[in-house]
Amino acid sequence: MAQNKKAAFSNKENELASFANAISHPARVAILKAIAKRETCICGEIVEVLPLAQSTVSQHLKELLKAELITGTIDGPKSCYCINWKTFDRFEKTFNEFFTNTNSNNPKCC
Amino acid sequence: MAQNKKAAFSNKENELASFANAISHPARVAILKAIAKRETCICGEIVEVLPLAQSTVSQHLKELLKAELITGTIDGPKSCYCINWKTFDRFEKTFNEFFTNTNSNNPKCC
DNA sequence: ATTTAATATCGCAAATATACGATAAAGGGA
DNA sequence: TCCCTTTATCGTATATTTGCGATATTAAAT
Repeated sequence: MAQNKKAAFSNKENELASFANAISHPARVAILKAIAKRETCICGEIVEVLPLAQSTVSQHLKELLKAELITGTIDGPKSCYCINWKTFDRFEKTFNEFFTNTNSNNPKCC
Repeated sequence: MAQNKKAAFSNKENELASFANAISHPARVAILKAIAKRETCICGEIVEVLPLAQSTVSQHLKELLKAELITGTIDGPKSCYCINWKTFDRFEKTFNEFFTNTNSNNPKCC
């Protein structure tokens, strides 16, 4: 874009948009599901489950890290990714709030 | 991207990602809030509320139309946008399902 | 010490997204 | 009929995203 206008919006709006952005790609949804499903805190088996190259998956993991939706720790030559439940719960709250607020003053105009 | 890999993911994953994508920009969150807040089914007053040019707002409205999160009807020289509650409710369900599924088998590994 | 396996990062190409001004289109009012 | 208002679309510039292969890095294993 010519300029980035995000600063012109409220914190709430930016936070929701930024969370939404983190899961706005099916690969990242799939990664979160894959991690959440495991008993243990696994690493790059994720690559095997996804229809993407290793480097691409790594990039998506980086995005999720940036959004703090997952944590990553180095475990020998491997890496271990886990859901960051603290952020994840806040994420859920932010969404619920959005849905509740939008619905509450719902004029059902059309 | 070189290629679009979305076809390689499940419908569920794509639907969630696509919904998330619709609200992955603060302007679109703000637009949805603005429309939901009104008593009547208003149109381009949205432009006045947003810190963006009219043409840019129009583009964001188009995105929300594409996602079927709003409906648009021509009302004389004006346009009238409303929340598409049918899609919006499905949207909410999709998100809740995602949060529930992810949490249910939550090993809290880290 | 050398090899191997697992990952992250770099460099690149192509596609999308964001933003704006200018212009077009369409209806209402003078 | 001729303007004015409202809104969509076009053209364009720039930024970001997505994807991959190649390469670097790091630690375990031999």
